[in-house]
Amino acid sequence: MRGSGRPTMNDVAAAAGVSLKTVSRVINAEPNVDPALADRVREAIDRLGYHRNALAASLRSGTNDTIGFLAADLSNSFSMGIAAAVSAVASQRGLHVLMASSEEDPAVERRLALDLCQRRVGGLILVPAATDHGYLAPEVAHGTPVVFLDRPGDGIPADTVLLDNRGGARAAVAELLGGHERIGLLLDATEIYTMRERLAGAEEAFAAAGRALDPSLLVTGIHTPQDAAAATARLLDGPRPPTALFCGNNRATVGALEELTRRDADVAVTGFDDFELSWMLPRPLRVVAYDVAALGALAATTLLDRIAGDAAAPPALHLVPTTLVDRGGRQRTPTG
Amino acid sequence: MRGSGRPTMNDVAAAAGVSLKTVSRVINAEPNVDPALADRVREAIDRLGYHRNALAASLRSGTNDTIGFLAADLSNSFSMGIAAAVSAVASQRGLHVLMASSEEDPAVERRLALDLCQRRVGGLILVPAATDHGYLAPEVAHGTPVVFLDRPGDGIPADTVLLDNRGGARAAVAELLGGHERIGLLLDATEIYTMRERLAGAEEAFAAAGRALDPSLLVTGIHTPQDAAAATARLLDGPRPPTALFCGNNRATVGALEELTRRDADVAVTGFDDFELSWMLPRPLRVVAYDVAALGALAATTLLDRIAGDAAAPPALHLVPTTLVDRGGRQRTPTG
DNA sequence: ATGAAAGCGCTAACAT
DNA sequence: ATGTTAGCGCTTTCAT
Repeated sequence: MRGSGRPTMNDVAAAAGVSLKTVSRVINAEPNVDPALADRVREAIDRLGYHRNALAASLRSGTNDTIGFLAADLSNSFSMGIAAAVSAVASQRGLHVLMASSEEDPAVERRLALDLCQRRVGGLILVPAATDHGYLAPEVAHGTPVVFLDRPGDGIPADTVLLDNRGGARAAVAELLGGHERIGLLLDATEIYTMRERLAGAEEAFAAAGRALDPSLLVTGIHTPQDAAAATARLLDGPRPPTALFCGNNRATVGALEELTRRDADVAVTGFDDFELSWMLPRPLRVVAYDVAALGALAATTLLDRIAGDAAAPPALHLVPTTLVDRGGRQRTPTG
Repeated sequence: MRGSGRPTMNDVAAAAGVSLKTVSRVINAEPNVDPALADRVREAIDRLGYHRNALAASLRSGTNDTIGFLAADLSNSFSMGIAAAVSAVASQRGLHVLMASSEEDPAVERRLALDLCQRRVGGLILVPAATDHGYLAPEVAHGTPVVFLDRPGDGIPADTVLLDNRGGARAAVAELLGGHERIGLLLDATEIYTMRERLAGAEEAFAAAGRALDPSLLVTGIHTPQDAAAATARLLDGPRPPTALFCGNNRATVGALEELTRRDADVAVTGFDDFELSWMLPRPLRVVAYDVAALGALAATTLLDRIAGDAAAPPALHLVPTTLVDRGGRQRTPTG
């Protein structure tokens, strides 16, 4: 798109009969301007409908007041909660946010990330879709810090903000191990970092209890609630039907609950991720919950601190804690 | 934040031993460059870790490849679905999106909208928090088109994309009128545009059926599920307990369902807005559903068409249709 | 207190 | 096929 004939500072200066610099002083509220001149300038500004070109200003001054947020998939509620928090923190500090979504495609991530850098974002919050981020090395070297969010990145020094996936899963499974002999596990593909961590946490819980995870009760590659419902049915109809299920994400939890409710089966369920209206569900369940907004806000403040501070300081790893929360079973109000 | 010493085109030109313009030609893939020189340039680019400054380029060329999206409240799932759709459309056309949230505050909206215009967005999608948008008149006059989304704006010529609030409510209430004598209405504050429209639609349905809405069964100002639950309890305990409820938004629906389930009351429920997992709820309900992504995509394409097309053409009003969908009652899978 | 000149990094318009 | 010059709209620097 082409720019149109907007008035410039020069136009305002001509209209007010003052120099360019005087207009600049008025716009930027610099001291030492004759009030009479300032009024004339303001009148001209209003009359012409002038406002300054922030891009030109930042080109000349070298300042930069935008950050980039590149989600893996903006359309899920997790990314959205994060985006809202990032936007809130940025807005509070007078910064703007360029948002984009890689759609979980490493090539798209790369293109968009470099695009954002070309637009001179002061820093980048990235939910990795790619596994190698070496392509960002020149950017980081030239002073555009990156913060990895939710999943670790690789190939560049960068602060990282992660959920305590392992600890959350460990606590959840440990709790189930207290009352159950046979525990089924429903996870998405273990190629996914968070799933590997959650499985590792579950294994830690088994090990700590001196027990072994039954491989026949472990189902991976569950993408949709339908997958989870089918897997649940299969486990229940199998030779060693579980009396408890640990679900690796909210889609798995929803699908498992659906099948269990259909059968009216007495199986305890604990799922990673809370979800909207989980407290409204008819049957009780536990969820590994966490504060999505806090996660986004932490990523944003980490980035802004890095921008303001020492670029060379060693990267930090922040783990956001999880809590085990009772849901469903018709509670009065949402909590946690 | 200050810019750091990134290499410029000049640096690349010096390093490759060519002129500035040759570097520009290579970067922009213009024809008529000696392959040998081009290789030298590319080598220098890699060695220096150069990339072009897109802001400087667009300042000079007058092009502009970003649009602004100003939500009223980025943190709700409605805004988020819209944001994702806007981002997808923009990305597909090679544009970037600056996102911000007014937090339903007219003053914040004004500040952020003007901020975005100063950053020379090519256009603005706005979910109005303010009622008067005259402050944007100079921007629109100078060629920055605005699209109002979800709520109408005022004071400037601008395309508008709305839900068919009135038609959706009318259809929902007409359906309830077919089988019910006493219908309760649970709405948020009627200061809110969408609530006024939905109430008007309900009234139209009553009028079309030759019946009158019972004012004692109309509750407004319902903000939270708790408000809705309390209002439901009050109506059921009143002299004319309704046998059906029409809820003006998903918060009202959730609260009403909570109270009805607690009492195990046989009351039909239809609510405006679908919500996550509505299909999982134990008791049947109907919802006035719509395609959030379509709403966002329509706003984005409307804006882009306006940017590409005739700025002076009369503003268009787009109504996005709604559908009445059965939910709850333990269906197999999500539909609609 | 005010202004003139230079220049941020790039592209456009014109040479050669 | 390559280079030179000017200038986008602003801030900076240095005069006055």
